[in-house]
Amino acid sequence: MKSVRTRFAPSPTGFLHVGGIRTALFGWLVARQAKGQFILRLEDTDQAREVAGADQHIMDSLRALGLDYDEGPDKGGPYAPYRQSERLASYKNWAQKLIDSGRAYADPYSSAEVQAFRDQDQKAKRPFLYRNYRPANPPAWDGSQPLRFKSDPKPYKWHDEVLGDLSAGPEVIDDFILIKSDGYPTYNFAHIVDDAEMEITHIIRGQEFLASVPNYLNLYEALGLTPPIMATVPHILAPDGKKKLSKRDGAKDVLDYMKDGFLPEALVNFIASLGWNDGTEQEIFSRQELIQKFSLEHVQKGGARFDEQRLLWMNGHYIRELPLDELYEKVADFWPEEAKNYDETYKKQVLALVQERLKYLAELPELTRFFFVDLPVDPELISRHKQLGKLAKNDLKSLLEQGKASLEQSDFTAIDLTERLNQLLELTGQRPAVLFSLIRIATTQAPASPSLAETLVVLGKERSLSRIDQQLSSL
RNA sequence: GGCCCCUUCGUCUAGCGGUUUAGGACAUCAGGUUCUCAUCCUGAAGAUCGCGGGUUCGAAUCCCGCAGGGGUCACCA
Repeated sequence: MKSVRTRFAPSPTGFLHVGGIRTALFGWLVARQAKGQFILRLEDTDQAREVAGADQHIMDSLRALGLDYDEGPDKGGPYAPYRQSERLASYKNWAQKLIDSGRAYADPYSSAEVQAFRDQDQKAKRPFLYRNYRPANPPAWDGSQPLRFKSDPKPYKWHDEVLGDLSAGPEVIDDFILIKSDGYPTYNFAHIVDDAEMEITHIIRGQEFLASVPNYLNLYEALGLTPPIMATVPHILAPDGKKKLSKRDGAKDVLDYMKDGFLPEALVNFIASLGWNDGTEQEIFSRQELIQKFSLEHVQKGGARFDEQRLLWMNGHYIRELPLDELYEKVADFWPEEAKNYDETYKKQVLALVQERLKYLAELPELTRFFFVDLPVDPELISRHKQLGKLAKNDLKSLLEQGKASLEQSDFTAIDLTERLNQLLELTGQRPAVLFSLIRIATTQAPASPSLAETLVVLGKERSLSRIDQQLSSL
C-alpha cells in the first residue's frame, strides 16, 4: 500500500499565523496517524512578494510547535529540492509535455490587452474567461511569453474529505497560466507537478483554492495524473466574524505567542479544536490523543472565530498541569529583572505560589515582582479597599502594630504563621477581610497576591517585618 | 454580477429522523473555599437549531426555495 504523504506548502511571504498553522497541523496529524510522511515545501515562485527570512521563520515556527517534518528545504529528502525556485527544470519538462500534446500554448497578448478583455467582461457583468479570447494561431513559445493551459471545459464532480461531494460546471474552467513570462511557474501548475513528483497523497489547503479545483482536475487529466485526496479547511475568521483572519486584522505570528509564554501543547490543542472535535465532549487532547483521534471528516465545514479568551484558559490549564520542575525550566527567561540574584530554591517557592494564577508565562513579572524587591508604599491600596478605606489611620496603625508584635515572635513556618494569624483575629476582633488584607497589603504592596500565610513564609521574617515598618511609617 | 462553499447559546462546538424540556466548553453573573487575585466546587442566565415551505406518525437532523456570510473570477498563493 502507498504510504500517506501530506505536505505543508506555504509561500515565504511572511510569518505563520494560526490559520496557516492549522493547515499545517492537520496535515501533520494525518501523516502521523497513518505513520506516513509530512513534507514541507516552500512555494517561492513569486519573487516580488517574497520576504527575506520568512522561510527560516516558517521552519522555526513549525519546529517550535513540534510539527516536525520528514522532508523539507533544510532537511533534504528523496524528492529534493523542496523549494520551487530550485525545481524550474521539472516544470519546464512537464510544460513541454503539454506543449507536445497540444495542451499548452504561448499567450501572445500584452498584459494591457488581457486587462482590456477583462474590463470588457467586467462591464458586461460576466466572469472573465481568457479562453473566450484564445488566439487562433498562437506563436511558438519562446519563454518570453506566459505559457497557458489549453483547457477542455467540462463539468466535474469530486469528493472533498471535509466538505463532502462537490461539483462544478464547465463555465469555471479556463486557460490559466502555467508558466509566467519570468520563467517561474504559477502555483496552479507548480503544486500539481510537485505533488505528483513527491507522491503526495493528501492535499489539505484553505478554501481560497476551492474555486480552482475544477481547473486542477482538468489539468490532472491533461497530464495523465490521478488527483490526490483533497481536503478543504475553512478559514479562521477575525474576532468580528466577518472576514478571514489575516495578518492585518491583528492575527499574530505564532512565534509571538510562544514568546509570550504560550505552551506549544496548548497552542496545538487550541488550534486543533478550533474547527475540529472527535464527536465527544472532550476539550483537552494530548498530542498523542490528537494523532490517534483526528479525522478530516470531523473537521467543521464553516469558518471558526479566533477566541483568545479560550486560548488563555487552555494555556492556563496546561500551565497548571505541569510539574513544578518542568514549569521552572520553561519559565527561565520570564522572571522579572530583580529576580536574577535569587537562587533556584527561592524562585521555585515563588513559582509554586503563582502557578495556578499564570495564564501565560510573560505574566510572571507582574505576579511576582514583590517577592524580589521592596515596592514603594501605595496608599491607594488601602484607600480603595472596601473595608480598610473606611478605617481611621490610627485604627489601621494599631492593628498593624498588633500584627507586627505577633509576627516578631514567629519562626515563620507555615504552621506557626497560620496559628498566629488566627489568634490575631480573635485578639483584635477583626474579620479576615480587614486584618489579613491589611497585612497582605503592607507586606506585598501589590493589588493581588497569593494567600497571606503562604506569602509570608516565602518572603521570610526579616523582609516581612521591615515592610510592615515601612507601611507603619506611612500611616 | 456568474460560479462555488458555509449557516446550532456572545464564542468554540455535540448532534448525523424518535433516548433532546437541544448537551459540553470558554466568556458572563451569583454563592462557597478564614483576605485580594487566581484555582477549585456548586448554581444561574444564555440557541424558537438563519428564514419559509414541504416529506414523515415524528426534523436541528431528509428535500426545495429564499436570505445572510464567505471564497473565487491575477503573469498571488
